[in-house]
Amino acid sequence: MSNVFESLQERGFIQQCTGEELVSRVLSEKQLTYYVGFDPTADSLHAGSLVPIMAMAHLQRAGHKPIAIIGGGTTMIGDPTDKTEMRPMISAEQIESNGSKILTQLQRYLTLDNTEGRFLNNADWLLSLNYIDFLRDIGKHFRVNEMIKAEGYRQRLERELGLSFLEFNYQLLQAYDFLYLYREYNCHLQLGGDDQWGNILAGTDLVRRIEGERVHGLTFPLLTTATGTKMGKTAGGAVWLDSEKTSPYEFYQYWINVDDRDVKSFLAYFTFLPMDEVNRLGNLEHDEIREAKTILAYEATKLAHGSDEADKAQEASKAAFGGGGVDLDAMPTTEISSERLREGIPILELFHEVGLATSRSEARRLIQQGGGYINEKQYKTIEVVIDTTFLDEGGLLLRAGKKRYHRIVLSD
RNA sequence: GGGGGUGUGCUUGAGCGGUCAAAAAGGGCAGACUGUAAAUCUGUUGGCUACGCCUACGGCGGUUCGAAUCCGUCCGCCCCCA
Repeated sequence: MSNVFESLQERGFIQQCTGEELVSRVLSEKQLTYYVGFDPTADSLHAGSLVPIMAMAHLQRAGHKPIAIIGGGTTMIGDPTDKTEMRPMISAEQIESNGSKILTQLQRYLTLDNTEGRFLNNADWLLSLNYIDFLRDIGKHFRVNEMIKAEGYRQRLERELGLSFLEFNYQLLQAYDFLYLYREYNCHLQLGGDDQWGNILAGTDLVRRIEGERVHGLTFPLLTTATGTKMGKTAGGAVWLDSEKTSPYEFYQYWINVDDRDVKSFLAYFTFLPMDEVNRLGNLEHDEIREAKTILAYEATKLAHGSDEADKAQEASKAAFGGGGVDLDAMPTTEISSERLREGIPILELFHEVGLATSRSEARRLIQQGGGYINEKQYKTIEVVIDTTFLDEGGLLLRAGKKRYHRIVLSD
């Protein structure tokens, strides 16, 4: 078994850890079972979730066994470390259905077949807990003075923001998860975002107190991009792994558009390229760095959507930005009846209808400000009416701004 | 349980009863410059059958010629005391 720990460290995955040497040694000596929790409040994972996912994948490739759990039980409480507001509560059915979609996505990166790896919902063991038993068996191991030192709670207390008793219990439940997984699946390691550090420690402490066994925890840095935004967010919202919510083309575009300064670390996090290759690519400068971005985008898309989709996304991108033609199947397309086109469609209506503008007013602004193109020709007046004379090779290519394309084909 | 505060457009956050579709900043979009990057500069940023009309300032009602601005009530959030 190669030394995964060093490899993870080299790639930047490790923020905090319960004893580097110990964890490193344990990971290189024997097969470990480890777990990461995922948030089931959305029906898809997003690019931000890729940090834990990639870390899990590295570990599994090194021979360790992953358990991915969705917090169906804990979600019903709300995590206080998410300081802004309580998480929305959602129904068990919703969690169940979100969970199955999340599982499908995880399976692109991990083997979760109940042998090599598992996928669990903590509602399965949390919901049946008995309050009195829980207080007696688990609650007695927690010191309130210890708990309130945790950053998440401390902030809430210091700023007198108020912290409900419910939220305050979150840590106990998460610690209990670890205990449960240790008992049932011999799980020895929990991974999570750095905001989870306190909760992870609560778990390792609990296992040590009750079972007398030393288990481990490890956190990832919370990534922000060079411009300070949260990793994996764009103007339009999150970059989802679900191809219905974020198409492979858009996914590819997200990665190829990352800030120069993020390229190197993103290659390390989100691809499996060997580190010397990552370093070589990451050190390219000026327009050469586009090569690195192309590889980043391709590799990340391949992992999320498979090589066929990655190929398509890449071709579409090259076509669109490489100079030549732009058309491709990857482009969103709308059918318009030839009859309608013959009668003519006002340009505002067309841009609005295909979704390049969310309202006619927006379409108007877009056009007037020079952001509207048909077949790569700019039209700045809103009186333009599109008819068959605009047809180019039997279709129309609309463009809003530099990067948003939409194709119109005729139907009869 | 008592007392106080607050609720504004994507977000934060101003807002004298009229001149408020609502300051300002951020964000977004578009243009220029570029490398499908960043930074910078410019324009724009509720909708529409568009020099006018409609919908908006937590909900409902009221006062007024006229309310985001005043009153009542309800709901939400927050703080202080218990």
